[in-house]
Amino acid sequence: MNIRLRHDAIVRTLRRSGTATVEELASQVGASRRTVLRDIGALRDQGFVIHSECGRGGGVQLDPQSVQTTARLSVTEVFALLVSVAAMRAARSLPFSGLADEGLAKIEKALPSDKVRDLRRFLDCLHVGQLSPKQDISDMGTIDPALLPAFETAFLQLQFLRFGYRDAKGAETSREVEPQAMLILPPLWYLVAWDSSREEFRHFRMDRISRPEIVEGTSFRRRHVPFEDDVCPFSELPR
Amino acid sequence: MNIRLRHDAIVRTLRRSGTATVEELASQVGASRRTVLRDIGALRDQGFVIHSECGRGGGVQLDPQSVQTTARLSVTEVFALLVSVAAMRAARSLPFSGLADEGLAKIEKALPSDKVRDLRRFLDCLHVGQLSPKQDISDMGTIDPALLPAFETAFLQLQFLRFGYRDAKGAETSREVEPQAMLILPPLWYLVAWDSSREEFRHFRMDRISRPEIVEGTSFRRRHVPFEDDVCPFSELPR
DNA sequence: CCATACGGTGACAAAATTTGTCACCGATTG
DNA sequence: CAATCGGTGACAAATTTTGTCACCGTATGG
Repeated sequence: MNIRLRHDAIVRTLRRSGTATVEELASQVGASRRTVLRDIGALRDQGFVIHSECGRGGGVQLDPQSVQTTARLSVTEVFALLVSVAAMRAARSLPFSGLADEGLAKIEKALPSDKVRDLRRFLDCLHVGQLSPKQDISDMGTIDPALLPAFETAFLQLQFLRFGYRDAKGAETSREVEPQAMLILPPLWYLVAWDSSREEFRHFRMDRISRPEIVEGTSFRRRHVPFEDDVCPFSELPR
Repeated sequence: MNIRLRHDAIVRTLRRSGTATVEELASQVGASRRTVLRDIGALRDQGFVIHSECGRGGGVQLDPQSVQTTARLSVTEVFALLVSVAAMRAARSLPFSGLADEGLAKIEKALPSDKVRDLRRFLDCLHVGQLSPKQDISDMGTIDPALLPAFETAFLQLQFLRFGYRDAKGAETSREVEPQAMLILPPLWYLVAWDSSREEFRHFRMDRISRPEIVEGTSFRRRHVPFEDDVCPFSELPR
């Protein structure tokens, strides 16, 4: 059995039974006493608070006050998923719907396949920039929810987006672009779009965009969005 | 270098450079050509669509149309996080806020520590039941958002909750309990609460709860909620 | 006090997995 | 044709994980 699966199994067993001896856990997961003890050490390293008692009636026990559910989450993708789900929810104002299962695998089985594709496409459009450790999370910034339906459609249907854009000098222009990605560099949000007339990528501050609408009957293909670094510290973004 | 980290590195490199030869990738991640080829195979198994071309100017390339961001997500915890964030968002109606970074680790560094504790506590209160593969995700069911503020407070502050409950026969009673968990068995939502007068756990259908309010000046401790199975197939729930 | 049950640690070899090397295939390009 | 490049199989080397064993400390019941 895989080490990760075994960790999961141990946590589940502890969560279910409340307390168990190492021996019991070992036979439960099909590993040796030593291995289970090593696993418990690893889980503690990961942030699980596991109490233990020696002697008769002793055993190990998950602290019901403590983490349990959150340890071991650390991937970029999780956050992208979070933001996108949040975005979709905000756009559709369907509280609590659109979620199902204990893992994306099962989510995908349960979803109609076209919705899986939509979800994936939307995820691909979201990039989140660096956040300084001191920065409060509530500084993430927001964008006008009224903008979202048009954006969502444009991203998912791969249709051109037309909108008014007010540049740094206050001059208002009309744009028609291929929306390729959204970039979040708290507290600013950017639309990363391919300008097909200029044949290059452009970055638009979301808060300067007005009256977005999809251009009916158009369509485009996804492109490789060039990111300078892992987490996209763009050198020249509109300020 | 860890295998998982290497996979990430390969994906990042491909996403950044668009296309690369296996040799380049190998020197980039500090592994042999063979290993990188094996990794690419593994990534393909995980759902990444990776094109390749032989001959001069060839190389491998991530399909920009395809998954990229979502592969490799499959933990219970992710979903718990999703639902809870959704719940908190619905409760507070703060679209797009409250999220930050590419990993929970960084999120936690960015968050004031008391908010981390809140998030963890909330996560611990959420359990999602089995969903049949055929079930559409939109059948998840909803609960009245108006209920949420009181619930959130009760969970986070560990205060007693008082509410009116209409049982299966339609009889209305008033309850005062310790909210210990929320259980989602689509399309029904349950509150799992400790009834301290009866000294036992009770399950309340969320849609039969009315006028929830926290009982000021009270507090309780978290308990081990007994779940029969991994994903809580309760035998006797109110229907 | 003793025996027993239990968590915890170190050492070390056995087992499993991952990795590198090499040899070789097929496709593409100039 | 030669060079470049992805892809595969085989097998040994390297690394990681696991099991065994010996032993410590503590709690509990008799």
